[in-house]
Amino acid sequence: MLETAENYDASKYERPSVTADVVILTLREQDLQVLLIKRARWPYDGSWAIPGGFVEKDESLRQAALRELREETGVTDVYLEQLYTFGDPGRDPRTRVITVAYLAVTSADQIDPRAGSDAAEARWWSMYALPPSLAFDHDQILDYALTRLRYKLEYTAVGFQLLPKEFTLPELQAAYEIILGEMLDKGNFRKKLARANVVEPTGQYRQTAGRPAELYRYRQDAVAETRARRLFP
Amino acid sequence: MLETAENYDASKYERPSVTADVVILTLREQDLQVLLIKRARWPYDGSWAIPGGFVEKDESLRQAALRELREETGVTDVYLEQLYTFGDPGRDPRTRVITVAYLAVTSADQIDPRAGSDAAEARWWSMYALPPSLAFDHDQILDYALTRLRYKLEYTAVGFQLLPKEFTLPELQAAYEIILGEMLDKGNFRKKLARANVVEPTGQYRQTAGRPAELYRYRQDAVAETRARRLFP
DNA sequence: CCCGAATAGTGTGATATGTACACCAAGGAT
DNA sequence: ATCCTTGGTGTACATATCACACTATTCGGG
Repeated sequence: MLETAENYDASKYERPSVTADVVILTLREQDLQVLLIKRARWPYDGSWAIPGGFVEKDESLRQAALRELREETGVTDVYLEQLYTFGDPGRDPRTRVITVAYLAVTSADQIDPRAGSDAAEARWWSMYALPPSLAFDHDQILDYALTRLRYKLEYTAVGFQLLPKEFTLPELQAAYEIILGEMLDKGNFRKKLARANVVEPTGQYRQTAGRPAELYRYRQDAVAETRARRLFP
Repeated sequence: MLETAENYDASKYERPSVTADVVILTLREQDLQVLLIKRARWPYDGSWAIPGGFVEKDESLRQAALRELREETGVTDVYLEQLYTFGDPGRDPRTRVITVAYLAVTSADQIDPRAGSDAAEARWWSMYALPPSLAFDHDQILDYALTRLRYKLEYTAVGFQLLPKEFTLPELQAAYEIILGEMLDKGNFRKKLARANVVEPTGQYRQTAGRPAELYRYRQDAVAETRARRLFP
């Protein structure tokens, strides 16, 4: 019998469960922080985990991620990209579960964390001081997310998603230093920024303990991404 | 009742079918080519598609990809990385199918294409002259693969996976030009290569229609990847 | 007023990298 | 010998990176 949409038997092949998990990163308290939820139910009840949930029948993977994001933060208008898909056979004690991990990047003033239906509570954690034992393989997912963000800093304007609409250059530099985990030379940072032509001054200043700092904003006409000019590692 | 491994009901949530598809890229006939199979059965019977298959119960996604790779090429010892996961609801007429796409990069002298159990035939196609209508959303997957390969050329040594163990510098340059789809200056190319310190001369030469060309090989102690020194796009 | 502290902002020199173009080297054929 | 084909090298200019030094602006205290 020829297969058609009417008589196709999907159970002929293994069908795992599929979740979309969202690593939500932001800058808060001079720190790069991720939103984690405390799981309320087995498996890993009481453990901290990346928010996520099963992909529904008629939604794309991205839509699933956005749904989870809205459930955990109340917003969806943030930078979101697919990270990686984790699918080792034993990663979830319930059954075979494949997780499509996403990375959301946002500024702290944009979101209001709340615990979704499957979580006891939600909390911000420093990416540099995570809970001792995360659920599932979520430590690997977080590691992957940080690596991806650092990598993306080099070529794209993603870093600006972590900042409010207006920021000073020392604030921008501090953000980069926090994410990269290293100190940057102020003069060189400013020079690279000027050369990139992705920010413009607002004309306003912010009071500081010393000299007032000029406020900048991300340029709407800035290039979002660039290509390198190298050919080898 | 508390959930445990014994009484967990996986059917509580939607369970899509999951496939691992492998984009196998190589350099043949002065061309960047991809191995495609002609589908033997519905859906898209008679259409060319990326080799792939359903992920089995006790294998990881990577193992599934390697199994498919071995089935289509006879080898598994090639460069393989996960590309992206495609999961739009209507992408497969059979049922809900999520595809974890992988990229395999290999030299042409390493593999022997054969049609797996679900294909009428296997054939190399130029990435620059693909069949008019590919199955599923495989045109998008191929597009993604080419973009990834080009991107990886800049920072990693992946390009060398496409070449035989020994190669001349004009051959290496031609490979880069084919992949990038642009001409490169020979002197500048050689200078960048020398600076990268990733190849070493073998001491042997290859006869050409003109001056003999020195043979090189990829250095085993070469760095596999590098970080840029940029901070903005 | 001056000074020091705190913070913001700028300049210089050495080195590395990118780009375009010109030229030299080594073989084969005539 | 010359010409063609292919391989290999050098130069000048522009741009980018890095380390370090220095200037600018506010505030508070003596």
